[in-house]
Amino acid sequence: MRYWLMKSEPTVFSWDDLKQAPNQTTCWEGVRNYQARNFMRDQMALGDRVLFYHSNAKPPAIMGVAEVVKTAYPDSFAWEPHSKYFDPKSSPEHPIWVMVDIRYCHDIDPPITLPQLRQIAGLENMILLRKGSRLSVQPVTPEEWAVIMEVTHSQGSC
DNA sequence: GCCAACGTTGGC
DNA sequence: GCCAACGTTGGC
Repeated sequence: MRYWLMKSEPTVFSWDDLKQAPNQTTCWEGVRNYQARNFMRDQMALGDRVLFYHSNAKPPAIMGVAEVVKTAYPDSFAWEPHSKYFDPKSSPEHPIWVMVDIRYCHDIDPPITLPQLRQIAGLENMILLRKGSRLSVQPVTPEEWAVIMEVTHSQGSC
């Protein structure tokens, strides 16, 4: 099992939105970066754990844990002309972008804010914390995951 | 609102 | 293939 971090702007899709979604599950459409896509397409497996991160939030924070319940499949939003994720280069015959489905697992309560993350020993090399890092889907090492789970005392089964 | 960092586009 | 211009991300 691998570990990931996925960013979402809460004004677009929030942690609460996930909790209130049918089956507490959502498709993760709209990834339009090749590196992020390749992680989803090539490496994400059923049961992988995901840190759900609020970007462009006050404060930015890790809100909870989700799990991958469906592996990569074509992102059909890319060929919806009225979607903000429309990409004319993609088509049903030749999809470019993929999405996965994730399901709510448990809260991280309280959320771990970005300033707090920067102070936690063992997370110095987290991709999220690197200067200029913008990857919206990124791997988290088992060691980083363990540190974060240690810091939050929230637990829950998926 | 600002702006640094990054990714993409397109002319050459 | 180079690289300048541009658009986006996302913290502050």
